[in-house]
Amino acid sequence: MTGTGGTGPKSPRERYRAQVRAEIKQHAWEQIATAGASALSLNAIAKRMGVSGPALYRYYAGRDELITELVTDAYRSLADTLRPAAEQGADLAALAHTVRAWALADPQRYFLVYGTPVPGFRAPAGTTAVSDEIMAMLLDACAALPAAEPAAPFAAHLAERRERAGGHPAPPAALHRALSFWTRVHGVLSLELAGHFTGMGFDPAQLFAAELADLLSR
Amino acid sequence: MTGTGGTGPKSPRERYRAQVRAEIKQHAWEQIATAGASALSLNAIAKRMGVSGPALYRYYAGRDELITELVTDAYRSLADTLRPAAEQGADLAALAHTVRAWALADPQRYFLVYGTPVPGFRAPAGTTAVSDEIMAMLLDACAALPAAEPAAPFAAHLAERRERAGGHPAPPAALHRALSFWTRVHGVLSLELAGHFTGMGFDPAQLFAAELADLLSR
DNA sequence: TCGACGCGTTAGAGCCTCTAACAGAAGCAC
DNA sequence: GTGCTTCTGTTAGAGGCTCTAACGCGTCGA
Repeated sequence: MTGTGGTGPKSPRERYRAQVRAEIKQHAWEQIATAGASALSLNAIAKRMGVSGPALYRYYAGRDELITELVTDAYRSLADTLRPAAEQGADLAALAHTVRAWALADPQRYFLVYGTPVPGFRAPAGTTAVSDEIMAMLLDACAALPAAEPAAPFAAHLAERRERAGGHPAPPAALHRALSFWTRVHGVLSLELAGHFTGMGFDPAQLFAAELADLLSR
Repeated sequence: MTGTGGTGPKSPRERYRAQVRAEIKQHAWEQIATAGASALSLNAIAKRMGVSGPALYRYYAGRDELITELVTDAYRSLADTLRPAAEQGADLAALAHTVRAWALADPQRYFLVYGTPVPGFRAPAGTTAVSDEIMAMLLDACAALPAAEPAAPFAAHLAERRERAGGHPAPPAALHRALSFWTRVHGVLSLELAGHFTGMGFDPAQLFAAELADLLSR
């Protein structure tokens, strides 16, 4: 699942600690997948692990820290899923289907990243780097396209603001395309995963494919 | 806010009861707007109303019933906001801006309808009628367009499935357009309200306008 | 006027998060 | 190997939440 990071475990205590933290997270994922993030309970996890409640506070400072780590893990998981495809020069269609497969594999993980935000609490610090990497992969795929777009008003707006904001090394037209791709993929996926298409008598995959085809035909 | 329904209050007790229920809901909306739906607490509302905890259980069977009513109210609020515009024959652009204004006025209300679903718990019974009305307004606006689309694969898919599913009285092309409109508007709005565009150095309103223009140019 | 109903109260069970104080085991230096 | 230190898990408990039960009391309606 998670690739071995740069920091290798050294002492046996750190080894054990990392293992217990991973076990806690695994139980947390199971709990989230079945009951949603709002129902996540450290106490319930402890009970399932055959350990008594406050023991988990040795490994996570609190419920918020655990959820925060789950969010960043979910973000990283998406980037890790996209990276191999992007490195092999996948086009936007392949990227779209990769995102969709990732979302369908665990809807609550998707919503952990792109779902309802809690007003106070956002952007777990390590997130922006991963977000930037995802955006960079999208931009690469967009820059590889013909891009015969005449200067649209939004592209002009992007060009105007680009100097002020953090540097995107892509032309405004590619950035526009990447943003449109992102919002449209999210639009279909979010409504599909939330069940807003159930009972409407069509296949969400077909709508997704149609949106993608329309997006690519521009 | 909520139009006077068909059932007028009769006895003074029912009058009082309806008033207290409305007051509870108002406090609930304030609490949700500032802390999100997951932080909604009947106890906190009671404290704010200067009343003791379990008193509120005379008016709502529990937290779930209150939230369910808030969800249906939010749904109805969107339909009520859209209806005047739709009745005056507003086009898709006007509808889109109406939806956006409604969403920006209270993001948490938007997420109550279109945000992260709780796995077990969905579709509060009176919701499908409101959802159908919203879809009908969209379909009317879409049917009024030129619609010179040649039979796309997704429209064919819709035509094929249409007989089996509940009757949509609109041609497949219009339904396709309505679905695309819905998903694209939601895609931009959801990401904007969740704050995924902050720090990217562009105006979300411009992206929304660009998406809308692209959608209408089809 | 008087009965019945509805309202708000407190008490309490059971869940949760999280802190504090304590006992035991494992690692590490010597 | 011995002993110190550090980390681990334990129980106790405070304070919050949802929700039920049992109890006075006021008000509505006949």
